[in-house]
Amino acid sequence: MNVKTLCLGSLCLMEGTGYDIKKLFEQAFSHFHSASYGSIYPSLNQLQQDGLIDLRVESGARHPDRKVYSITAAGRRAFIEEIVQAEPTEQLRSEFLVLIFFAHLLPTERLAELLDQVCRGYKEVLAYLESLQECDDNTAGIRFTIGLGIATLQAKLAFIDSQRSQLLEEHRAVPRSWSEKKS
Amino acid sequence: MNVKTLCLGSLCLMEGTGYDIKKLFEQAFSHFHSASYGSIYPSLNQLQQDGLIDLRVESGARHPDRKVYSITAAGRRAFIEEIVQAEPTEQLRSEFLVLIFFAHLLPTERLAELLDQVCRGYKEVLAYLESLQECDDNTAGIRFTIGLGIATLQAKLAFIDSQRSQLLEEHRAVPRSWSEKKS
DNA sequence: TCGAACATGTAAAAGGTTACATGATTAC
DNA sequence: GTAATCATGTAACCTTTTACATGTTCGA
Repeated sequence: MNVKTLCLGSLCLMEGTGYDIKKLFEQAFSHFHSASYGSIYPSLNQLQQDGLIDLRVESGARHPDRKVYSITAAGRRAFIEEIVQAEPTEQLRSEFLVLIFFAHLLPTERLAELLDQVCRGYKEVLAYLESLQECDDNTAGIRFTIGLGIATLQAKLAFIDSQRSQLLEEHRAVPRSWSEKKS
Repeated sequence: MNVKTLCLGSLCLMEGTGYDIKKLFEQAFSHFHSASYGSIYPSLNQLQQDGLIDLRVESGARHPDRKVYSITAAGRRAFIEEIVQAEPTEQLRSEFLVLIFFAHLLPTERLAELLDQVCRGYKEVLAYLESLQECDDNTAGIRFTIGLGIATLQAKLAFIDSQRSQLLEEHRAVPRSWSEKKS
């Protein structure tokens, strides 16, 4: 699933500008997909050329004229076709886990700092997802994605909390393999 | 963190061939990073040219001669430097959650199938991680990454299990918005 | 008045996957 | 004999990010 398809999906929910879609990626989609302007704007241009979305330009006092896109019948069909046949894949790319995997090459202080940093990040996202839960206009599907995000984060936080001191103790106990070859 | 750096890290653990490193990605790294031969082999060539790894060719009966790489002192220093300053970022790209987000555009049967498919996948990975836990030569860091993976998967499975029937019921109750514009 | 939010875009570079190409060895 | 595993590599393609470029409007 690429950014182009996600833009099409966004416009199935609401009409809006590239800027609006970027906000959707930063908010509702934030815990399972990201995208930059550099991929959103070209996607919208292509979708329009393909007749999958319509464009309405709002001129006015505003300067880079607002380009408001909306889904066409063909676009809606194309999006549904795409998601009906899509496989439910998942891919995590975690530098955090890479770092923990190679923890024996890090100083203990840095390891402790990493755990703290990650927990702070998780807690922020958790608070954010909890705030999203308040919205009344969420569909059942949206509530499910938020709930799964929350459950996952809570489990990660609980695990880290329960293992943190043991990891650090064992780490300290191993005679500094991280510096064994230092000059 | 790119594949090149991960290859360097792999060779901090053991010497080996590109093929060996690919297996590491499929096994130990599997739940937090992936890489194909098309990125591993060019990375190794570059690392060797940069003097960060050494090459020993094992000729013999075998035909594409085995190229066994090993880390150099400079390579080890470079890897440590890289991980000491790296930020513990994480990025999930989940088509599964995209699909659930747009569940109202799917037939109920497909939604049910998706949930089952994902759960089967999670259970497989879970069983695999549990098998990795048996190894005695895991460092504390490695055990931590496995444990975190297991805890996460268990939480996801528990969440899906607890919400599945409610999601499907609500989905069925909404008068098929997924087909409202169908010809 | 000053910073945040609104608003659009492009070009180059980075990073990676997929598909192709090849063939020996080993275990069943 | 035959399938899985071992083993290496390239080239084309795809997708996305990053950095640049520009300027307005609105609220504090």
